[in-house]
Amino acid sequence: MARKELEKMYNPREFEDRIYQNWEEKGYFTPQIDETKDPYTIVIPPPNITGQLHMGHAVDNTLQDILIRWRRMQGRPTLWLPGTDHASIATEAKIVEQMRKEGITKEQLGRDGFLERAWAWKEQYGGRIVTQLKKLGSSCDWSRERFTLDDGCSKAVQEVFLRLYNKGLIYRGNRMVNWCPHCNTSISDAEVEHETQDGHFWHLLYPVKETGEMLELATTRPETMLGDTAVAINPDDPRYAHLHGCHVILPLLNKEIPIVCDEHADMEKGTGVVKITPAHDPNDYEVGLRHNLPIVRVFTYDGHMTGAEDKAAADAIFADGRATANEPHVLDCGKYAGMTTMEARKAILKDLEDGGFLKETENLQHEVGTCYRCHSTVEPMVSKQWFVAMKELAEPAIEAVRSGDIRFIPERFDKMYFHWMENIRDWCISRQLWWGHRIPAYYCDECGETVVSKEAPAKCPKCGGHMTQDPDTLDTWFSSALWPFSTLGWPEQTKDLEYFYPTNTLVTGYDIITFWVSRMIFSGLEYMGKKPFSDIFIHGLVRDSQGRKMSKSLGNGIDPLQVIDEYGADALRFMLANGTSPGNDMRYSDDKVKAARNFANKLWNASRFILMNLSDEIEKPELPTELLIEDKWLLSKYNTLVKSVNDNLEKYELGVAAQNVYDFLWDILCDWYIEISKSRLQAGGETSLNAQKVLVYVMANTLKLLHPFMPFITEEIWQAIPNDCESIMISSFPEYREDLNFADDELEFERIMNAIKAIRNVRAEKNVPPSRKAHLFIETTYGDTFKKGVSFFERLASASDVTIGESLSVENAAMAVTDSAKVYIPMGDLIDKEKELARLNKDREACEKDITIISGKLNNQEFVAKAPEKVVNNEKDKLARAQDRLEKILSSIQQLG
RNA sequence: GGGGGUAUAGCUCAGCUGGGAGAGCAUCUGCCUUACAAGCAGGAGGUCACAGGUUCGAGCCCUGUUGUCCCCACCA
Repeated sequence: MARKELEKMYNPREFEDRIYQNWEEKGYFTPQIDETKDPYTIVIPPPNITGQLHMGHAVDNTLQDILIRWRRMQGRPTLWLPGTDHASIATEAKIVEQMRKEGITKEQLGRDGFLERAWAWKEQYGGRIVTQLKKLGSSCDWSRERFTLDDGCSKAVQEVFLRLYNKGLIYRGNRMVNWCPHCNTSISDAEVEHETQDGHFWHLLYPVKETGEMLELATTRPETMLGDTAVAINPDDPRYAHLHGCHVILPLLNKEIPIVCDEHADMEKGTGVVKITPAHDPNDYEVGLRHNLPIVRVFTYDGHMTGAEDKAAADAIFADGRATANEPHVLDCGKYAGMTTMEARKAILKDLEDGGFLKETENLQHEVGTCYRCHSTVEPMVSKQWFVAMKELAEPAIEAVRSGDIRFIPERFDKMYFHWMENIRDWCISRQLWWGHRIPAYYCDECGETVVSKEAPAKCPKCGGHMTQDPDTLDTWFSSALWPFSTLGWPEQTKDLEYFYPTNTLVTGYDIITFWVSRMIFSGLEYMGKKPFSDIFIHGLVRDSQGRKMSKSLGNGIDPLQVIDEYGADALRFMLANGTSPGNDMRYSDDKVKAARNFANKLWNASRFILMNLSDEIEKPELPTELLIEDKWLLSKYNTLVKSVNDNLEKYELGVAAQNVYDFLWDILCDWYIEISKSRLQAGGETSLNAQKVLVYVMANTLKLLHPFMPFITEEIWQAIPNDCESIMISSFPEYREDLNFADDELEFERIMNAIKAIRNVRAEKNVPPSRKAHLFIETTYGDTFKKGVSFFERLASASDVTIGESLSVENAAMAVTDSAKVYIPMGDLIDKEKELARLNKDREACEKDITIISGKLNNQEFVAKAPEKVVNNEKDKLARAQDRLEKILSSIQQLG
């Protein structure tokens, strides 16, 4: 193929989009199903259609793409299945907000009108995030793209609902749920966040009917007192033994309510007396059930105090016998009706105080439940909802992780998982929203019969009456729980499902383990009979440069698209992958992206250098038959790199793998080999050709190693250098080669390197510019080795000439000493005998200290007896070298003196 | 109240199963050595939070303390 020329400057904007488009056109992202091969599959955590690409998506998808590209290059049929989430609450809130600006309400549009609008919104904006994922280089199979609300996923949702209902694991009833008065819907326990807030503790006085005494109790929410249906004391509390069976008169309402004995009243806390509001507090609800207390609701679902109409509606339910177990009554709050709960709190406190029922007000910090979407304070409410009974489903899900069938990386996150699953309560799945999967339940208008079915029943099977579908939709996580198999075609038994399920790795942040990961696990086990994935690779959050969470309210979010525009997707990806470890948060900083971009630039220029020196004869990456010492050194280092990258990717240590490639490319290839190769390339002929072959071989293969991390630049360079595959992304990933392991040559070459470093060191100390060359005299017993390095000394150590001998003596020379050589650097005018002696003495001291430490170890009998032989030998080796070095330093000092 | 992370160079962080502390940035010195100044060479800078313990040997393992961040939890 015709080779591409590389532009002089690294300019990612020039090629990233073009390359992505080409990959997509060629169909590289779509795997070929091959029964003889082991597939590798990841399903994407579906981003919300409301979302814009943020740094969280950027890490998540970079990590997935790295794993996917690596496995694909290993030759496995690799599927990365993309898609988006309808995100019921978030999307509905966004659309309602948009409508509010136009002065339209949901009610005005009606359900169908609203949904029409929502779908239109989805068509317009839902694809935005997909385009953005492409900018990042994500090699998803877009031909299989799914949406949680598409036909297939909806069928899966219905199927699951039906199965669980028929199994008795989905039920409907009045229960205490978390209610968000802003979103106007119930939410699950997982969707409640706890915030510490400053509040008050109000001490109230309730008069006892029988004795006339005042019973003191404290509350943080006085507005609920209208719904009190009892006061609880501990049965063993001696202070109140005389009140058993008595009643209190509820202030303001002048209503008689019982004093009940219940364990919930803690004798140690406060006065030991608790007001009981079964409709608006989870604990009180339980107490109410135990004592068969009436449930009296005093809040409306949108956060106001109930009034006459609300009461009438509730009474009607009781009147026509539609009331089911735990059906709440509703109070007409009279003068407080219609107030918001906060307004009511003030008014009620005022009235209590006026009536002498408020004893004192105490300041208090307490935890308040808030909605994870809008951060409004959540009201606990008794309400009729649909639930999934969790206990039976949780057990196998716990076992799957405990047995190691599914594992978290890093492992510690299983603790979080176990804690959640072991203490799980029933999952409230109905939402009072329109955007989502409508609950497939129908109720008879006449007799109240419930039918759960995929198709709307024509009439009530019991009485023939008209049936109306439940207006509610399902929790958005209900559909995402099915994602690993609904996207592959379930409930149909598709080829994809058979081949790609279970998937291999799930990559996600620790913040949605409870929302999503745990639910996928029990869902997969329940419906598929197989785990949804084997490995859960957890990453941390990307924080801002000061370590703060990126958030809209702080305005400290970094837009990944801007970063890509400025530095390129490769730089962003490398920055996100490099220097991080699984599960740990990381900080974003421009400096880090710049460092990554500089690395790309380095690679770019190294490639240009190779191309500039390339003969036409080289058509593909192939090693020469004859290898020189530096070639063997480089190849041996490269080989070690290959092993390390594979091992670390296998362990999900992507940061370490990235760092390894970085170090090799920059330090080994660029700073040493390329510099060394220059003489050979200039010399021309066979030796030049061989150097070119080595360069091309190592560069091509290192590009492959880097490709998962930096897909674009590696492809661009790949197309320019001799290659053996039409695209690097479908080439084969390098494997460790035993025949490239040259341990002895590595050691030998390092003798030369050490001498060069020592010479540079001496020269730098004297500030000798490289332009000032010196004739080097190398005294060594490794003459053969050093003879191979003569040209290296000329190029890397500013040597004008090199003389090698076993015993040399040179006047007016600085001396650079290593364990294998003593180098005389004659620079008459620059030599200050005193300074030379001082430097050599400093070297001597350091060397002697080494020897003391090492021989101390070796003289320790226990060390020699108990430490592994390898370690002991290593110490002996180090000692020998330190002694060699010391000997040379001493003789140098002697020569000077 | 329960659980977990983290503490390493001035800053941001690596350091995988215990075998003489690393990178990037910043800083200092010298270099335009024709791939790269988004670069090259060299240097300085760390009792690896603190206190014990295990071990021949601890940044790494165990116990405790402190700082910091997070998760979970119905304390009225």
